[in-house]
Amino acid sequence: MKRLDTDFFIRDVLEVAPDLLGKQIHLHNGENHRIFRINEVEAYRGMEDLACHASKGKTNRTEIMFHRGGYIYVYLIYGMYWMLNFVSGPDNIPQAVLIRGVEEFNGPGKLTRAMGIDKSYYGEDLTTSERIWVSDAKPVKKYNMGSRIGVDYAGEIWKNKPWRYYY
DNA sequence: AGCAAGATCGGT
DNA sequence: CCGATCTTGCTG
Repeated sequence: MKRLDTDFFIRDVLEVAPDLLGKQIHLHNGENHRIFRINEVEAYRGMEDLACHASKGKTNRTEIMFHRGGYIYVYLIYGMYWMLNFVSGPDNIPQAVLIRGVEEFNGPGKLTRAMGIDKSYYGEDLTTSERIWVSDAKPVKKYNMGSRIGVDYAGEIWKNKPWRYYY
């Protein structure tokens, strides 16, 4: 169970996102060690992608997306739900993969609640962290693609990109 | 300082 | 379809 390293995450988000399907998120909190297999993700790609938070430029919240892949981007939505994202791509190309589902829980807000993900994970480095990382696994050959959920505000071009991957 | 919007979810 | 709930970023 090899930990995914920076070489995995610094690739383009359209490669990283589907490659994350089937990979396992490890959570190590004290004596508890839990593992969740990713089964649904979405890609958010650069400043031109109007669905991507980074399209509004670099702010306190989006700053982490401008780093090289491997960091965690966490934010609160609707005052209630933490969204878990993995930064991808090289420095200064803001990209992230939203973790939408794992086998035990469907829905990005439900899985973070179950996993105990909150603001304290913002900026955590998946390639070195002691409490969260992702391990390699056989690629999922057959998966589905579709438009991203909840991004109607992004306009026709971007809301219709088939950048949601699931199996 | 005030305000509008939001990568959701669960209940009508 | 609608409300909950609160941080963020923009405007003044």
